[in-house]
Amino acid sequence: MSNLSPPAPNTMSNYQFTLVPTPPYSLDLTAIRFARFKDEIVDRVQPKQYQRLLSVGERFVLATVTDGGSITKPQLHVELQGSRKSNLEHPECAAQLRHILCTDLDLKPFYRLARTDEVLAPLIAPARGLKLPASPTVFESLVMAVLSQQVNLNFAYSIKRELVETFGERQTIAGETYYAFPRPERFAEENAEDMRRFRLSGAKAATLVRLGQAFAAGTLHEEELRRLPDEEVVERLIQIKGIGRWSAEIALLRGLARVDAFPGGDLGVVKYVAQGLLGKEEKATEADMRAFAERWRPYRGLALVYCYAELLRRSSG
DNA sequence: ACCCAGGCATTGG
DNA sequence: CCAATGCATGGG
Repeated sequence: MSNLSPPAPNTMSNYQFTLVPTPPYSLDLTAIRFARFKDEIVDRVQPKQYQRLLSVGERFVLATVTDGGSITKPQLHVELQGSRKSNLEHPECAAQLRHILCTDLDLKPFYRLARTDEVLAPLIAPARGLKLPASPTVFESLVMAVLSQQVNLNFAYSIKRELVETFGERQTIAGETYYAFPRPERFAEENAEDMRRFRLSGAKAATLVRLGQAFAAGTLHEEELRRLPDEEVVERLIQIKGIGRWSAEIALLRGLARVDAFPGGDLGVVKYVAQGLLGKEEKATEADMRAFAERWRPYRGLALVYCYAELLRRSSG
């Protein structure tokens, strides 16, 4: 970003504070998942920095988070920029960032479990301080799950970009354009047949509209879901046609940051984790993986995150 | 042409 | 309860 940009117009306000994550914590390791696909325009990741345009009520606030500490003494510097308004929204922004960046999770009990686990033990040292990054909303994680069903992820994320550019609010700050993830209401008012122009199957297009309607109408409610135990969240989400067990468990993991969420039928689990880390010859079955993962309770999801981090390290050097 | 890619709903044994 | 099938598109 250029520092020659004109000063922000006086309709903008600016607010700064510090977030102190529970150590150990690494912003780079935790946020890297957001940068896995090129042209990501919602979650912006650079070394030691994370940026996102947050939805706060009816407004939008650009959050810029910079890692100014170390893994053992983490300190996140946060700058908020947005339309002038009372400071009431700052606690809400801080809460969202703490959720997205998973600052408050205590990794110690997980590391204690991992020390005595043959598979996990070697994965911890190279990923020390990696936590569980999350979408701000269950809605967003469900949309991404639907886009990711049965297609390669580059394709899914290219559709995400088109949806965000079409339906997401945007804001230009210091000459740079930032996009918020679309609100449920935007999908709710769309015609499912029209949505197919985004290279979606009829079923997926209709599911996106249903998701928008469910959250817009309150059939599904973010705060309510947040209070429910894992299995009840899954039960609630699979009531939506087009959301199966896999998508619901992905939402638990990526939307609610539940550390025990375990998408046992995930291709990445039954194939890549099974073959790459567990030494299985063939593609395992979902039942195999669920049985195996019992030893990782109550951190089955976090264990998966460390598995994926390892596989990513191997494939990208 | 064919198969696979971080599934799901539907149908038929 | 398990197996087979169509769905949309893109890359190998």
